[in-house]
Amino acid sequence: MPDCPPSSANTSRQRLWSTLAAVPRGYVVTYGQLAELAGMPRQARRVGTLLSQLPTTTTLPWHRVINARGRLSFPVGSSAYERQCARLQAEEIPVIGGKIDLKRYRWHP
DNA sequence: CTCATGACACTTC
DNA sequence: AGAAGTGCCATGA
Repeated sequence: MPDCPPSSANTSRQRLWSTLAAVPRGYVVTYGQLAELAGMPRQARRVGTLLSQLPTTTTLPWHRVINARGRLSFPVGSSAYERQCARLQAEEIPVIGGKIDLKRYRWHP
């Protein structure tokens, strides 16, 4: 019996999803911050990798995750960039000059 | 096991 | 302010 599955990878993924789901509308978090909140400090890159595996049909607020510089981690002009940008502005998060004011919009749990 | 990759972060120049 | 180099760490070939 499969008792406790040794793959904690699944667990950390779940934690990431629930943590992400907790990010309130109108606010954003950075990859590193989200990683830490999800209990996997210094694994910002992993967060990005996991988000990239998210199905396009997800209801999770993936667009509220931006990098530590306050910018979207997609090449400017790409469709992904445009989608995220639109979603953010739809929740009144201004994206000025391609960047977001973390001072004002970063989520503080 | 080693090497390359990636929706990142941090320090320095 | 922006670019470049370095560090981190799980994953998959």
